[in-house]
Amino acid sequence: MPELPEVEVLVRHLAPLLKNRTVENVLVRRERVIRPTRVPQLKRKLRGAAFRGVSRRAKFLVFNLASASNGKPFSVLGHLGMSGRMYLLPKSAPLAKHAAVVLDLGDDHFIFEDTRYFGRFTLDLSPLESLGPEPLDRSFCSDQLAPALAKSTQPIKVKLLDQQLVAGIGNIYASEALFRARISPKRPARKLKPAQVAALCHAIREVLEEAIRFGSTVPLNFPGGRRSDSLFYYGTQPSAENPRTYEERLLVYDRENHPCVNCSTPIRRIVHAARSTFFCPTCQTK
DNA sequence: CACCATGTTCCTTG
DNA sequence: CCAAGGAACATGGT
Repeated sequence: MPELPEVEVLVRHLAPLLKNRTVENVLVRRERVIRPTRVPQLKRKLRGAAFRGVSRRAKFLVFNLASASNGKPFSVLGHLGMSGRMYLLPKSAPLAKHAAVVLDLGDDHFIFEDTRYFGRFTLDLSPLESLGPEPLDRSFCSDQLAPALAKSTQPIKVKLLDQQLVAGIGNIYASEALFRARISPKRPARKLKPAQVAALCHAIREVLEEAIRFGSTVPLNFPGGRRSDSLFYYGTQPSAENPRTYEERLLVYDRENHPCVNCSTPIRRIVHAARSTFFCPTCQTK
């Protein structure tokens, strides 16, 4: 599920559902997802605590709660990893096979399910410290990227995945943003011209905003065990006002050999740092 | 069986 | 100290 737009859509979905709900109990079925927090510590902190809000930073979900003992605020940091999902279900529903953490909210369970267990649900907030700028902030512009790019010899596609450069872009939207900015993914970061850096910033913002806009039009109540056949858990059902599925909105990602929407040249796939990159060799020239 | 997968961190090498 | 590359993490789909 997990790049910035998917997390943003999930946060907007969860926030009203969790607000003012009290955690009655905590079940940790996979200790690795709460690390370095330990089970007793998490239970002590969460039992009786009430959700006050949910926000997002990069690909992280930040759950804000008020402690049961003294009402003091504290946060839990969530991350979906590669395969994480978070949702509420009535307590009567059977638990998914890979439900890693389950919060008893009274009538419902809040479930963090994660098949591959790369995700997190932890009291350790330190991963937030090293993140770069939020690409959707008003202040985000090429002034913030240019100095860092000027120092890097890495291909721009690889550099875009660096969460210290910009926080929240993943493998899908890196390819999509470069296509929209007509920049070759292979181009060394320091070789981008100022106009290209500006175009890239614009493309990043557009591609992320569009993904949020389309994702947010679709309901998000997905219990575990389904939809394993699609990239995302929303936007995959065509509707009257949105006849294209979400995946079809991706112009290059996972479209090797499909014709480019601009020029019909077959989209190519290359591998950078062990990850797939998709681009149009005609539109995205060096 | 082989290969691929939306992410992050750790280790090694230069 | 830093940049860069690759493996590791764990499971499932094709």
